[in-house]
Amino acid sequence: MMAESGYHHAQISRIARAAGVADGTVYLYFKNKEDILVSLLRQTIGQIVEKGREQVRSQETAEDKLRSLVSLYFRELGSDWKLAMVTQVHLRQVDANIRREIGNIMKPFYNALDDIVQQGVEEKLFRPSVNYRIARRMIFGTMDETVTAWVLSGQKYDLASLAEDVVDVLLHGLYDYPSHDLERSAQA
Amino acid sequence: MMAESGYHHAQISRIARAAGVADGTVYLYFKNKEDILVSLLRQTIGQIVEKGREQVRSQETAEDKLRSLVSLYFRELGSDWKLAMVTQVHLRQVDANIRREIGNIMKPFYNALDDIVQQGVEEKLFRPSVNYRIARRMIFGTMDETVTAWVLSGQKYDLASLAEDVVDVLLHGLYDYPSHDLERSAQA
Amino acid sequence: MMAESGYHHAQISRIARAAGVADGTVYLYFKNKEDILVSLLRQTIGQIVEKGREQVRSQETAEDKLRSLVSLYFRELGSDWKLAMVTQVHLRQVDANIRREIGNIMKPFYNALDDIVQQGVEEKLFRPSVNYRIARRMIFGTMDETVTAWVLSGQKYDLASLAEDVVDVLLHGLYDYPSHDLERSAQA
Amino acid sequence: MMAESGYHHAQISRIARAAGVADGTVYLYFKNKEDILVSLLRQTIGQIVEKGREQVRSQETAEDKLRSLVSLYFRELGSDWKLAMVTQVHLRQVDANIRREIGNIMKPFYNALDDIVQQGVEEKLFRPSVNYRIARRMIFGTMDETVTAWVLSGQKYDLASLAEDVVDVLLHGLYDYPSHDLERSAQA
DNA sequence: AATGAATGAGGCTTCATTCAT
DNA sequence: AATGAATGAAGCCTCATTCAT
Repeated sequence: MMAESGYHHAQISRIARAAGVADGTVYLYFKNKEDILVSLLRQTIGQIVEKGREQVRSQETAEDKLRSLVSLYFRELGSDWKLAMVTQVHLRQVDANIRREIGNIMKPFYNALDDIVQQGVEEKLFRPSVNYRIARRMIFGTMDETVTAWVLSGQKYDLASLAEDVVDVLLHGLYDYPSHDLERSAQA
Repeated sequence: MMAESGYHHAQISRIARAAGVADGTVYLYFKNKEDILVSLLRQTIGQIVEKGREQVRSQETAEDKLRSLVSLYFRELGSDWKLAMVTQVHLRQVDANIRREIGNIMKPFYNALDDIVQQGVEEKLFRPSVNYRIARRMIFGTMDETVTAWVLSGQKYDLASLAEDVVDVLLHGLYDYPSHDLERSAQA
Repeated sequence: MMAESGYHHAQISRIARAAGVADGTVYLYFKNKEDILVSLLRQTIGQIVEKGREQVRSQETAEDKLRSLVSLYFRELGSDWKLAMVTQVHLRQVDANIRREIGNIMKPFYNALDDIVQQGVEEKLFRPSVNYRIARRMIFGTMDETVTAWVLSGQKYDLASLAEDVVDVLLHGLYDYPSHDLERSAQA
Repeated sequence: MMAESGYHHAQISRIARAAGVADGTVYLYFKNKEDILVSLLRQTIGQIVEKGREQVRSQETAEDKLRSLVSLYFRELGSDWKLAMVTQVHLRQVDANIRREIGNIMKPFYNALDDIVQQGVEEKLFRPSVNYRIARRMIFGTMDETVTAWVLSGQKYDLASLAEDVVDVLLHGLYDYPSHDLERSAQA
């Protein structure tokens, strides 16, 4: 039996074609494949963090800041399918070395999330017992899963419009708190 | 031609060596690399779902069921680093066609999550307004991000022991609900 | 105007084809292109030096040793056109790093030449004023030029049969010494 | 696409930069890379042969003519490192077709060497039995090896100053002729 | 059933050459 | 005449897959 049909993700060729240039042209602007992906992510995350800082500054509460950041993230990726493909699909197809570098690039974004959580705790809006790292992973994991699902679905719906509901569930969790807790309070 | 050095494959060779068989032997049991990874995932998720069903059946509330499932997931992946590498790293390095297939495999797991959410809502433990799909993405996204972080960290800590805190934040969200809402209730 | 017709020296492909194997097969035995060429030269020169040592040991005078070594060199390369092509053509097409390595590989051969010259001087057969390095370069340069000319000619004649005449001119130089010097002696 | 880094060619770009012009400009004056190298060699060898003819004409004996030509060759290449790099390194990195052309270019130089040898024989200075072709290869091979060694050494010494010793060994060969032959004469 | 040497398609990258400015 | 960004053919190398043993 012959080989099924070869490879399916000619990366550089695909990226070049997506950019409307020849393969070699890519190397006028980037050192190598790693540089392409890392540069692209750095710039993307950098821009989102940058814009995020501004928008966040104009918000009072941690709640509004989170809403603002999630909304921005979904808007940015939701308006650029190719970019989303790169961050959600291509960037995952890289070796361990690059993943470490990706971790570094994401740090400012993670920090922004941590700051929001911390502020929320300080202003007594978020639970004081919350584990920052776990909270951050919930926030980012939920955003990431949402964007990936959107990308793999073929972008059949509007990503940005999900922000409100996503933030809602992140803030409230699954519990039907008020009644639940009031009941418990009542029992106490 | 005279031999001088060996040779090293990255993926199939590694998988074969891990299984203690020769490269070619793998193809007696699997159609191709995609089949290996997909079969592995199918079996893994299948087992977790299977075990999950039993454990879940022995739990009363949606809350306990969720706790049980997250705990199981972390325990299974946390005790098998190679498996976690496959699900969190190698399985992401595949093309869109396979990702669709992966989606199918994950469906029972997603369904289990959906069932739990639905039950929670029915027993008035979870908020009636919750968007099932978004809730499921929050749960799975958080679990996935947690496991990935653990894999990339080099498994420097015990994954299973995070289950409690993760479930806690999924259920309660970020809000400091009791005081927060009691205040609000008081204001009303 | 389009590119003239592409490249003309597909090296690895050519080497692989010459060896009757596929391109990838080469990499089962060699680390990379440099390793192929360097290994080949190392083995070739190594064998010649090895054989040379034996043959040289069975010769009394420096003159006979030189004759023996040149003869061996021409016989070895003259009987293997592909090998000669590699040493005289392909091995020159490499970057500075490899050339340094080539220098190291050739050292035993150069040393053998130096030893012969030194012995010749000691047994008062060769001129005491001879500069070893220059003598060695004359010997090797002449051999090299002879082999290269043979390779580029398309091996239209027998290389080995030139050894006698080449050694003769190396030993005697261009001068018609006896008459020349006898005249000079006479004049003195 | 946003620029970020420059780009570096190895050969044509290097040549162009060395000439102080842009890459494309080179193609206004030369047909292609082969044409550049061949033209450069043609001009270089042409000049050396030209100058050589003059200098040679002012010399009486074949011996002085050889000395003059070797000296000129070493002076020309020894005073222009880039040129020597081209003749000793870059020009060897070309395919068989070009090497034939290079052979044609070198012909006048080889002829000049042949003429000197022939004259030497005629004036009974050089041995009548000398094989012209082999003698020429010895002369050129020794010169070439000397220049190459100088180039690869990083030009750590003065090439021109080696001419005297090189010619000396070419003329006298390795034998300690006078004593050697006088002995032999005496024995006769 | 098992092996592993051999294969070759296709990935990344370089660089001689072109062409719009 | 000159430029240099863009091109794309072809180089090196990897690795999923095959097949003779």
